[in-house]
Amino acid sequence: MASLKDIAKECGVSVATVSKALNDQADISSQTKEKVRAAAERLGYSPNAAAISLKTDRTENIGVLFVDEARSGLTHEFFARILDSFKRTAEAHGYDITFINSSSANGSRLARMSYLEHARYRRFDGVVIACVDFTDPEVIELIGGEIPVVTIDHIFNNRTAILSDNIGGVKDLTTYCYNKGHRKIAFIHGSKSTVAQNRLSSFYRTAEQLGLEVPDAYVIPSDYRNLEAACRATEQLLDLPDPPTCILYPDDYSAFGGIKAIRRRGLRIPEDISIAGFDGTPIAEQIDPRLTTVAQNTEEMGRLAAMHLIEEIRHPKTSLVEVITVGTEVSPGESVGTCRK
Amino acid sequence: MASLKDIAKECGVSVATVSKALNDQADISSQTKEKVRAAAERLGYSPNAAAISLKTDRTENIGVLFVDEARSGLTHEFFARILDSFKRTAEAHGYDITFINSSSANGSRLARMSYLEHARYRRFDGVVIACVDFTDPEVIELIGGEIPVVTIDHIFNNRTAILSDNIGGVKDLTTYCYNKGHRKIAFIHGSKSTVAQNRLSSFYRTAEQLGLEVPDAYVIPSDYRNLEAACRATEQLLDLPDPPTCILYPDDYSAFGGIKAIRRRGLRIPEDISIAGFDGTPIAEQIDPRLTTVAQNTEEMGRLAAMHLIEEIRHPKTSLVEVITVGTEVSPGESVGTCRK
DNA sequence: TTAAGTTACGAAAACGATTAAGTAAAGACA
DNA sequence: TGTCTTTACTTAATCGTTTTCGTAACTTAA
Repeated sequence: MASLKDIAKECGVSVATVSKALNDQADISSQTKEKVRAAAERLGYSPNAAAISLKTDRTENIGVLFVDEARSGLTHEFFARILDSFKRTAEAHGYDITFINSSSANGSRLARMSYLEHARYRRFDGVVIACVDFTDPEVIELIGGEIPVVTIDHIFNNRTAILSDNIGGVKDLTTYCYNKGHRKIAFIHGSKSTVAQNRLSSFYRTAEQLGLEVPDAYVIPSDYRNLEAACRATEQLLDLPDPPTCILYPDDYSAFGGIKAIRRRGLRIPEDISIAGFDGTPIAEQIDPRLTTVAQNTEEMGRLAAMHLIEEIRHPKTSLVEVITVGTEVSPGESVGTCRK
Repeated sequence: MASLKDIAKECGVSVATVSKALNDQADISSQTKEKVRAAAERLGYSPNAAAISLKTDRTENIGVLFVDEARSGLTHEFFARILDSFKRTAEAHGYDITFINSSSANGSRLARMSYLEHARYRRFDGVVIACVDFTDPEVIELIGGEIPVVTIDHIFNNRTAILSDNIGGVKDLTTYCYNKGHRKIAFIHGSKSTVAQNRLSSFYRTAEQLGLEVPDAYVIPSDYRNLEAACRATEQLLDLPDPPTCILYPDDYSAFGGIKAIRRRGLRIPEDISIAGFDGTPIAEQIDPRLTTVAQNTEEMGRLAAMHLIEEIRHPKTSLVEVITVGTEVSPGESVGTCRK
């Protein structure tokens, strides 16, 4: 592939002149610029990102760490949507996106590199982290490294974080159900993560504020995106002597499990029992009945994550470490009905 | 960040020795290797991918082109699953994954680069293409370039392609419905792409082989993943004087649109009418009734794409241009019932 | 003892760019 | 006329590696 040297030879000028001409610098005459550009075109010149980044110490490349359990996280609808938005924003600002991984590829260079080592090896200008186990030592090492980092849905010491307003979301949803007349609201929740903790706390707090009683049997730990578990939890709730009139699920996907369990009993939604999800996935609007859920603004989350990361990359001196909350909104749907009991 | 030079200084040896020591070459004594490795560790040395690739002319990086209409393709469940599998395979073999884009970021280096220019700029060792408009001149330029390419779900001149067996899938599905007693089968299909063409042809051919009559009114062009369109097409079919007993949809997502339209009329699935999707998305197994569909082996498609691309990268002389078909399988579900009419 | 072979390292070029500093030529000005 | 600017380049160093070709020092074999 043609290099600056080839163009220089072709035009009878120095490599420096070619470089400056192609970068449209002021101290090159327009005739020379034209001549150089023509030669570059003719020879099929392509700049070499490796050479440029070696010289400039910038790669214009952002590392992405998205790891679902045993998977890459791409098949996780919620995070895929955030990543999609992140990617579009980053690209609009001239950054490429490369995945970080700590594969133990045998023999290869990447073998046995930790996340941080990998990020350093590629000299990423910045890194975005989401959907990972934040207690993983490798993740902690990466966050503690010298590379600009933005985390999504998790707050870490001294790092900018983009959070969905889970607390407000649960509060609004619970209140919404309350206003529909429900007094027996059950809460099936994810576990382990901070997000799950916050949602649970918000549920309890809101219930308290509304003067709702929440029997322990109404609160069941489950998992995100685990349809089977949601199904079982739902059955458990329906079997109670005093079953709830409304069930809140950890996410829309889990709500499908609930629908399954409920229909199996011959109960109707929302006439006999109400349910609500969380996330606002497109499919939630399309099922019958339309799922009542909390829409998370994934578009905005991805965009803000990218904007803040780029800000930190470009202006490390003046950029602030911030915790940014992105608002959520109750999407009414039809699965929560008026309760008259 | 520490470089080989720093280690060399620290150890009192030459840069060449350090390089060879870290690469575990034969002509360095084990004492020296140990000394060098210790110093590297102490100084926090990290190899520089840019310098290595500049020197070796390999980046160990694969470009990915996945562009959905106006989006990046990440939110496209089917392709996300393929990409996920591709990524895991590539990483296991020491390759990183970077997205290709032709953003018109203002002012940045990537501004106004075509896909091929972008791929050259990053010096990708290879490229995988899926989910794009294959008539796009930029895509054609990329495929015609000098970089190893594997395409997914599309055959292009002289390039290895990984295809799902759409023809066999439609044939098997149609036959499955026929065996359930259905003689009036409607086919709502995607348009424009070769995949859509092949599926349609396969439907007609299979119908002919089975001796089925297919009125023109039973075949309705729609779009992939367009719930609204599927909904309308379904209503159109139900309004026919002689409506079908079974409707095949372009994908699982579209089938949701069908379910909606059918339920709105108070009809039951599969008692009153049967439906089937295509793809085999996880959600299809979870809805009620479980959707009859054609499962595409996304895991295998991604894996094969990666394996073949890597083979072509590593052994350009001996690698063959192949068209590889990945088998599909009818996933019975419950949405196609026995037809007694 | 000497020639040949082995071991362990170093020197230097090269990859493809950027950029600070230097310089020749032309024009401006007193 | 001589000096000062400006213009339009060139020189050369540098980024962090890899890799070829030397070359000492030591070993082995005859």
